Amino acid sequence: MEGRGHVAVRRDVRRSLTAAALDLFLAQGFDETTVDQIAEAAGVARRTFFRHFRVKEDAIFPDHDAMLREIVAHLDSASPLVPPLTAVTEAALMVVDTYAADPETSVKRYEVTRRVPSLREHEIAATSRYQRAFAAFLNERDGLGTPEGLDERDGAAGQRRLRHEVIAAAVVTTHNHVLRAWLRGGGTGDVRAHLSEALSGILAGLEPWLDDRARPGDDEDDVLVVVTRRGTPLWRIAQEIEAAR
Amino acid sequence: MEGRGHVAVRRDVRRSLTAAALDLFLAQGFDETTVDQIAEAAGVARRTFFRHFRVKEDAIFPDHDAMLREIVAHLDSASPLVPPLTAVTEAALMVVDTYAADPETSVKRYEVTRRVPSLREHEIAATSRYQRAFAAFLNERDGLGTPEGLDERDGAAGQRRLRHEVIAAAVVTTHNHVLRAWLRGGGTGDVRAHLSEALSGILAGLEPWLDDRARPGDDEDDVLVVVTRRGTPLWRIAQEIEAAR
DNA sequence: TCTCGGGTGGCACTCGGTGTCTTATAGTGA
DNA sequence: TCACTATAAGACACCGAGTGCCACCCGAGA
Repeated sequence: MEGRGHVAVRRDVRRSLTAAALDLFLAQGFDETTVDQIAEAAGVARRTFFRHFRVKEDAIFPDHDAMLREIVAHLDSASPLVPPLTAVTEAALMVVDTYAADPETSVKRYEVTRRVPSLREHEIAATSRYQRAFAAFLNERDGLGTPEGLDERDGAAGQRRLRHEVIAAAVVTTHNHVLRAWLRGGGTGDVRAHLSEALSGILAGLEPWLDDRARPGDDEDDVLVVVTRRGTPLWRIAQEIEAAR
Repeated sequence: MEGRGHVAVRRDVRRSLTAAALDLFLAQGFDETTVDQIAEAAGVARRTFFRHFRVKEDAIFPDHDAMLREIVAHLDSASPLVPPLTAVTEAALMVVDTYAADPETSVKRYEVTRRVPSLREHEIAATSRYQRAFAAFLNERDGLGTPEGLDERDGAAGQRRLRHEVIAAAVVTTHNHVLRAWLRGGGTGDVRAHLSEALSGILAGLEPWLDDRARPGDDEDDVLVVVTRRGTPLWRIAQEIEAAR
């Protein structure tokens, strides 16, 4: 057991710092809370804070670095038999699971993050790294190496890369959407199930999109008949008419 | 003429600060460059730098705040006759146009941004604001108000919102993809055309998916039939339809 | 000439973040 | 039980980003 005690203590320090930071941020705001106060509340020295967190913002977030490494490891070790979108879905579920593991903290964190621009940016940056990892994985699975040969501007490979990036963005967007809804709801209910359902809905719709298809044509006549429902937005009717003539 | 001289000078100061910052960042790195050095190179006081830019990172970016305001204004003032995805496409083209307006600076900025995490995060945060604006616009166009009635978890409206967010993410992702390729290529060629083409490719595939299903109030059989002649101006048809419901 | 207002310079101050040295503590081998 | 070592933590000094405040300059009127 390689230093079990050490690690345990380290974890405790980190957790008490996180708890102290979260409470202080909630009570008196992010900018109004100094690192000194957090350290004091956690009973450690100021310098120790920065041994556990790179920047002040990191204090209240889950360990995105570690999570990202896990995600990448999961994707890299995924069997070539499992469809790429399934692997990515599993990865997204892994992420949401860490939030679900401690709903109360997650909700508190959400409350703070919602109000502090600096924290929002930090979170956005974190999720964008997941998105990057997903896109890279999809490219790899499609036989497109990461190097991205400097000038494939309009090539078919570029098109596929773009679509993979869009898929990755869709997955991350869906994850964030479901997660935010869960957090707004106070962290009650099965996020994992919700995300699983939402993702399969989105990806099932997107999968056929990977194969192009054309639009249906219409008969032509001198008179144009448009049948639509009341409540249909004008622009849609306009579009239909434009397409028909 | 409300202080023309003042504004002109102010613009000049800002531009010279940007130029100085970009050159210094390229020459000796972002972290290794102090605001003092930038200010000195631009021939102004350190304090003046922070009158033009909120943070050091802002110095080399285009004015995203102003651009975002323009985008929102464009979307808000878009005719109800133009399809939402077209309006969003136009907005994305507006953004890429500002980069295309000064390719050399854009490429330099890209070189720096690529290497400095702090700058990357800043840029990601900026683009995410565009994404937000796009999604909000699509929701509005679909009759979904911004308030987001606290618990629509699984409702059809929630599904619509999610899809709009995915579309917005797809647009921004495509924008970034095309822009990055252009920047990597040294800023040569017609980005606007590339983006326009890429977006129409992506959105043409995504549009049927967006309209697919999960449409609230879909089973109303309140049908509207419009009969008209080909060549009738759209606005007249629109008028007729509006009057009929 | 006086005044008013916006842009600027100068200055002091707080605080986030880092480098570095020292200290405490837990595990290891004799 | 006693050093020995590695790792975490404390103490301290330092840099630089960002802010508040006051004084200054200068063009536009009254």
